[in-house]
Amino acid sequence: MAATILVVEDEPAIQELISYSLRQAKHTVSSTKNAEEAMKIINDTLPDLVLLDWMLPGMSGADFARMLRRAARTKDIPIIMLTARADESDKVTGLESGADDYITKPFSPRELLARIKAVLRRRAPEAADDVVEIGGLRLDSATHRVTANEIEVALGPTEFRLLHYLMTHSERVHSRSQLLDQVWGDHVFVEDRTVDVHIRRLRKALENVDKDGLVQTVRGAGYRLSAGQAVNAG
Amino acid sequence: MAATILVVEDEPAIQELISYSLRQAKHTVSSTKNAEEAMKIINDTLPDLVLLDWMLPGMSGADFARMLRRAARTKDIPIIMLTARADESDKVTGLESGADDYITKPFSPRELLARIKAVLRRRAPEAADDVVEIGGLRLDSATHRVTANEIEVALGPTEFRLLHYLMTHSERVHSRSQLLDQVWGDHVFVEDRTVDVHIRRLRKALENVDKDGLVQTVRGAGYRLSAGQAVNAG
DNA sequence: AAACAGTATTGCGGTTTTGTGACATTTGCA
DNA sequence: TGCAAATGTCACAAAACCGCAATACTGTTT
Repeated sequence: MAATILVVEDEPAIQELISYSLRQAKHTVSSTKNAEEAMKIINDTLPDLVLLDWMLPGMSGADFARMLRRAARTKDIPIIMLTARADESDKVTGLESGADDYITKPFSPRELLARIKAVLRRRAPEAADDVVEIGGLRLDSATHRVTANEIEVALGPTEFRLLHYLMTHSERVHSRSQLLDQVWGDHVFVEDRTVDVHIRRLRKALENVDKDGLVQTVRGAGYRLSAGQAVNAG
Repeated sequence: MAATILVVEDEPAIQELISYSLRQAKHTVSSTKNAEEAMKIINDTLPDLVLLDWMLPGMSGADFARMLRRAARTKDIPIIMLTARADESDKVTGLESGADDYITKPFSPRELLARIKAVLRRRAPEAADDVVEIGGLRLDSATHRVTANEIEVALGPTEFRLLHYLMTHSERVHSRSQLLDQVWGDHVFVEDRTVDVHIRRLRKALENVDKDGLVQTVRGAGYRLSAGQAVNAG
């Protein structure tokens, strides 16, 4: 599943527990105690999900959530609120402020992970822990393996992410910029043409199992991964 | 990418640098030193994006941003804040005031351009996934594919755009100049006759799936895409 | 039927977009 | 510290695409 998760929680014990659980589940975790610092982190790189304590020193969790929802860049980040109170009115305010889900302390790591998975699945198909199979090519994000006819394909990290994204969003054309946003991250400054090079590396790796035809170029538009062979009526 | 960008920055040196970089990148730049004047310019013509210094004489950048967000006419203009301080509290206020992104001085022209690009891209809703189908011909803009009876038709970028336009405005005659405006772009210096050539290429590609009859010539008027037969009243 | 005006076709030079291999750095790790 | 894998850029080659103009058609008008 491997997502990047930002935890904003001021109680050290809970912070610790959460971070540990998340890391166990192979997530990448960054954490802070307050909204201000969280903003700084987010400004640098966008996480896949934010775990947000309801009660925070300084700016409250609800306000922070609202703020994230307001800014264009952050408005689509999934947010899960953590709260100590099982008070109904909090729940309402929490969801109203734009949270995707809500979890009441005390909670089990198991429950937390389940909710995270659910939210991620809803928001970003490629972050969920799945096995994708298209055109005889199989990618298992849990074991981090790509195979075709039982033969394993060796891929570098970037090529893996690229293929993963393409497979979870197949049949659709993605421009180079879109791929950069989605695969590299939105605040990474890399040339558009770099995508070409990685597409090339990906294709080269797929040649070994005769699946390089899946990655198609759409001139003037970008790239597409498709099981349907590019039929040239002509 | 060529966008119209308004730069609001009071330091002449930085102003200069920014304007130069933006012009290099083919953007149209207008600039002022303060919010009041910026407002005047915006009243006149709406820019595609505003680069806004955080510290301004008179009305502050944050206040100006909030103001832009409040007015209906300007509330969707993307805003990127410029700030000298890497102070988190600024960051918070900056984003809270509704900026789309945030960049800290000193920054490289390269980074600035990248962020502008990212913001503009985020704003422009990627061409909606529309699927048009007429007379057995199917065009899917998300996958960038044209098919008839499951057979794919290979088209170049221009032919694709041309067909897309005709399909989304079918049963209507379009003069060559209209097509040039709509498909090629507003003021592109291209001969009317060139349309003929692309119509020809389009028809040729459609011949392979026996759909070339859809593209009809209306003598003295232009072209039309229609599912109905070209009737010979005789 | 001849002159005309509008349209179809085609070949071609020049551009733009992609593909590819090489190279310099960076990163992680032994 | 030194090595190997991974990455981003570049420069050049290859391919696809564009627009134009010259030429061949077609239907209209006189």
